[in-house]
Amino acid sequence: MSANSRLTIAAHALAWIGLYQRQGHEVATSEQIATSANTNPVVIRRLLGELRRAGLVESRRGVGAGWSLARELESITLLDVYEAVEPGPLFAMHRTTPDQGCVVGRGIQPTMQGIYEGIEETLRHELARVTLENVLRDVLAAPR
Amino acid sequence: MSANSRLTIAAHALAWIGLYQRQGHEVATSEQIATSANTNPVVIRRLLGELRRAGLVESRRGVGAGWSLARELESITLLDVYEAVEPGPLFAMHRTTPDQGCVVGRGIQPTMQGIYEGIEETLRHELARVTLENVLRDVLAAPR
DNA sequence: CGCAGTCGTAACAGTGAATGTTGCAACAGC
DNA sequence: GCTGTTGCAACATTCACTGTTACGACTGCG
Repeated sequence: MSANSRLTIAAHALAWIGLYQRQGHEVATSEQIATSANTNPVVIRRLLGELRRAGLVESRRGVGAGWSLARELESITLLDVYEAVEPGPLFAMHRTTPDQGCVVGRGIQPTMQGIYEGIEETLRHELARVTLENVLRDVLAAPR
Repeated sequence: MSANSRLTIAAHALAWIGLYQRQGHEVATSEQIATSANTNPVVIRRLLGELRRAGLVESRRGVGAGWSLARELESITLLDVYEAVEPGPLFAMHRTTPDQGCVVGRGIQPTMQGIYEGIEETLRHELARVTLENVLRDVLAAPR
């Protein structure tokens, strides 16, 4: 399928902010996070903007501006992040409506929709089991 | 995320061939399936070609040519179809390597990789629970 | 008050995958 | 040979994500 890396980058940013704050800093800038993630600051600002709308982070403007966590890492799960940055469903239906004069064409969409909903529910459950605290701890446990 | 419809179309095609064969026909043409799915026959041939490589269907050429199931619908699961038509992983890593001089940049990829692998394993398990026979039965159970 | 640093956001180019389309060679039964 | 269908290459189209530039908005500080 080759999906997008939005969830990965968002988790990276949150872990980075969390660690930075534990080192005594108040706010992190999109510039710093972009350097760590090796991407453009605007990409980070866009992603963090979505996380802010979801109530996961806060931003401050003006001099000494930047980003800070709105909730503890322990209370943020990958599901929170996933829902904040991934809008659509995992699997898509036909791009055009199937032939409604055909039995299969008529019934296939409700059928697949039902199956997909169940699968996405399972996916959400799995994502909810991992907190950003888990992620950061695992990151810091890496060799060296 | 807005994924692709390959799995949906592939399931549609298999269900269509299965039903058609139960109605007494030997083979189904990509033209017929494309009409039901409201798409181009070449799109169907490409998808069915991947399913053939996975051993799920067979094709016959020449006059009276077309496609037939290589296995019973009962023995084909959505996981078989998924693996045949979806190449890549569900979630992607960073497009460019994160800053290896940063603790988070160094540890984030192995961490996320591990999490994603567990989730994909769960996804596979869910897909394996649904057979194409289940799909066809549900399609035919639709009202009208 | 003006300066400086950072966010907020629009606008646009670049990239890549899936999809749609056309065309034609290969094949096989009649 | 004729016909119908697959197999496959080549290309256009679409669409989302990513990357980049630009600039206004905001705010603390001197």
